[in-house]
Amino acid sequence: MAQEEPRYQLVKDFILNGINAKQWKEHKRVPSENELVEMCKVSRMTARRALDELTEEGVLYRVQGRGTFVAPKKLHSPLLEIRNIAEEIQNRGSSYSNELILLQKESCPVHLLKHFSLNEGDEVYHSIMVHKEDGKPIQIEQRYVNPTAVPEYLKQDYKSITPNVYLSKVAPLTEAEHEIQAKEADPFMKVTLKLQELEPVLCIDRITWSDTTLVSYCQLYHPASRFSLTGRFKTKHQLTEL
Amino acid sequence: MAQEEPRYQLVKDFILNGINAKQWKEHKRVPSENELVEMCKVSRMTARRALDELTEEGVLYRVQGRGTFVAPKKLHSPLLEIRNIAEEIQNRGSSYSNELILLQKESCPVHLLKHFSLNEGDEVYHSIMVHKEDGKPIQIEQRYVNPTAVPEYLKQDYKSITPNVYLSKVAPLTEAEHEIQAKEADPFMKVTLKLQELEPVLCIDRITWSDTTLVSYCQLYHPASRFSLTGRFKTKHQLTEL
DNA sequence: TTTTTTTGGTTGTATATACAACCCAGTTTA
DNA sequence: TAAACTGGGTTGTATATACAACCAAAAAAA
Repeated sequence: MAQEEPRYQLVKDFILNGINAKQWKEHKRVPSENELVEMCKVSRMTARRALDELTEEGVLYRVQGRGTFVAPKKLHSPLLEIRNIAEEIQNRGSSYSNELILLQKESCPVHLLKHFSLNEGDEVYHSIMVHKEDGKPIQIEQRYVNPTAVPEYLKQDYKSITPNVYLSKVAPLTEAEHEIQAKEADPFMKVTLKLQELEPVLCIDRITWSDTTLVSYCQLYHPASRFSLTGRFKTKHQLTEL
Repeated sequence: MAQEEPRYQLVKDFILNGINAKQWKEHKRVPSENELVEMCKVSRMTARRALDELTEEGVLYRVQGRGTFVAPKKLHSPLLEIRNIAEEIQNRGSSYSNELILLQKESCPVHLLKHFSLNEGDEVYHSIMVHKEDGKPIQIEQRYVNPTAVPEYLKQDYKSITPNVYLSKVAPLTEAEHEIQAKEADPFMKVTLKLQELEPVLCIDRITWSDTTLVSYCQLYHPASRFSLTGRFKTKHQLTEL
């Protein structure tokens, strides 16, 4: 069991523990590469790799000639955490429950045919679920699942394990694409989420891949004004053109 | 001028050129580390760094024991394109115009002090602008700019060139962070964007950096229901837990 | 034929070393 | 006093080397 961790990971953990234990606070210096060499008994390149990766992950920032410092805390893509909604809710001391509205096989909606690389009439799995915090509905989840990638999707019991937790087990996520909109609520949403008149919903569309196969297309609806759900993320791609 | 590029960057460019020139196509192998050592006359560690970074950037993927391969092409964060709103509007055949509401120096709002690493009373540049499509307002842009990074910000003529285009010239973007919300509209927005009663706005907060210096904090407001603005982006972080 | 072993190639981790680039504070010099 | 220099510490880049982990195909054995 317990795969032996590489040594740079141990150094990373060493730093992360120090940060969590408030030993090193925001904008304060963490041990230099050479200090880590002595403290952790590794070579400088290994210590460096640990610091490099933590920098890449946004935990640290480095200034040539001065040192390596704890970066101000950023929420780490809470947009992604939204998915683990059960955990999220429990973490803030509420009780999580859900209601399964629909779980069936049906022919793929035309607007998703190209996404799933299917032909008209081919079937996909479709589920609709309402997630609740202390009994109050806070999210509608509609999901279309690729039956080839997840043949057992319909046979699960989603009382205890949410669809995305199950999916992540059978088809480990390698990529996700999101689209965010504020939308008018349709009648179903209004009733289900107990929205006020004209209250919009914040809609997150998410497409997920496992390697190169598309696993699921998912829409999440939140009452926008009541919860003011926020998603934060970083980009670090080709920003040259902006 | 022309800062000499590090050698690992040359190797990265070598690979990227090969991909662009269709020399290596999707899922095809690129030269191995040892081959790059000979082809580019660098050490293996340098070649490795180039491949590692391109992998991190999503350009390549690696399989231990087999080789390094060209990753399938993905959409490149169109959310970012929203910024070039003038171009966006012209591209869909409409006419772009804008109205400058405010452009001044003022003391930094307290909630931004930590972002800009400033002390109470220090000054920042502040601008508010309305972007219009065929005369109809479609976006309010409020922006706070770091005067150290962009000292000439107040002296520009923003009729012809939008703030973000100007900023991208004087302080090339290296990183951006976004936060997205659906919000109630305040009276100014209601009037300016000609919103209906209770119509929400989609708000995009964006913080941009040039290297390690924060350049600007920007808020973009769109009438959500009328335009149903969408932003799409990719994540490629720790997706293992989902 | 089928299974097992070997072998060569590739990526992954780790170390030791060297020098460049840079920052800052203390020292020297004008 | 003020400017210029210096030195020590830090990060950034680069090389050479070694071995582990892994894969695929070839070779050997059953």
